[in-house]
Amino acid sequence: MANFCEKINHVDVDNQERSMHPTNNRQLILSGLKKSGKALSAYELIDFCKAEFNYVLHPMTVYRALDFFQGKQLVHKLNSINKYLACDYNTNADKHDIIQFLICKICDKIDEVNIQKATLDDLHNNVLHAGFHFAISQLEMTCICKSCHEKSSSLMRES
Amino acid sequence: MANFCEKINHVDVDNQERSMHPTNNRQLILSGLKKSGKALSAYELIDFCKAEFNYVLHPMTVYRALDFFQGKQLVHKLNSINKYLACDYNTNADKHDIIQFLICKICDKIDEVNIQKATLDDLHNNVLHAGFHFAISQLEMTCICKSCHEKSSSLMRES
DNA sequence: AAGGTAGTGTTATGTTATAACATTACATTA
DNA sequence: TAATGTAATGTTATAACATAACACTACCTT
Repeated sequence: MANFCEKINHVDVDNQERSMHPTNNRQLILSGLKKSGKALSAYELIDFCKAEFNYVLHPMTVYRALDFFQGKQLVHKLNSINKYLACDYNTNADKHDIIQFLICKICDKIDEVNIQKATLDDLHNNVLHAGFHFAISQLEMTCICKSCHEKSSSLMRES
Repeated sequence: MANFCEKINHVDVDNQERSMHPTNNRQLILSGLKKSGKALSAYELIDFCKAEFNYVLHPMTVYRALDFFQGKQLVHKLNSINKYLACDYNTNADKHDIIQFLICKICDKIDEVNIQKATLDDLHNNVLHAGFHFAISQLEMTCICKSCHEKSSSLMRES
């Protein structure tokens, strides 16, 4: 395979990503996911990278890179919608916290919020009480975002 | 298609299910899911019904029945593992409550617990605060059940 | 240079889910 | 009872999501 750095030199990649250099696929994949600004399925990410960087990725390549970044906590998988999200890793200081993901069921807009310690403790106690052990790093909640909610309300008024 | 009631007369189906009669497929599918005693994927349910009732179901048929029962709150979809669970509808008095599903990531054992009102309110406030609206009926938490936890601990001691 | 490890390429296939359209079953009422 | 409407089902095909398996390459270590 030709070194595709020639092909993506024009892409503005920040220094942090550049420093991970040798693995070009990974860099491209993470850049793409970040650049999309939203949660994408692996196949949507392939389409995005094709459109954005004119570079064709195989599914295996993408899944491998996504796994890698999930291990590094730079990507989250949203299980409930089978999509992946580049983690804004500066906003969540404590890696041991559980993030509450709000996922708009209409447009897939995502918001991340922190869960209060007391709330988390309550949930955790429920788990322990049932004889289970915590093995979770995120809580996904299906919601409707403000703009989709407004759209659907106005549709209802029209009809 | 022959009326397969002849074929499943031997299956003990409770009166409640019998009363939904005319839709034989649905009855069979819900019975199968209940009888399995666990969360199954649509295709696992097909396999189960083949083994248990010697009756072959097509994927479409199963997905349609599962949708139907989800609408009736008799089946829950566990999005994080893409499996379906027959709802033990007597245990959860208030349909407006959100159920906390504990899902063993090793063996897929499921436990359902109720969330305390205060905890739920906290989560809900987070959602409102972010400008989203609740559209969720369940919270899925990836856990490790007691027995799988013990197995993995003993494996670690051995090595 | 030999050997190890991590990463990639490639093909194939497994798994989960839905689209689309034809057909059937059955209740309603003309 | 025939016509009609509707809900359910059958059937084929395909979309969408994900991994297995194995060969090969790149690069580091000694």
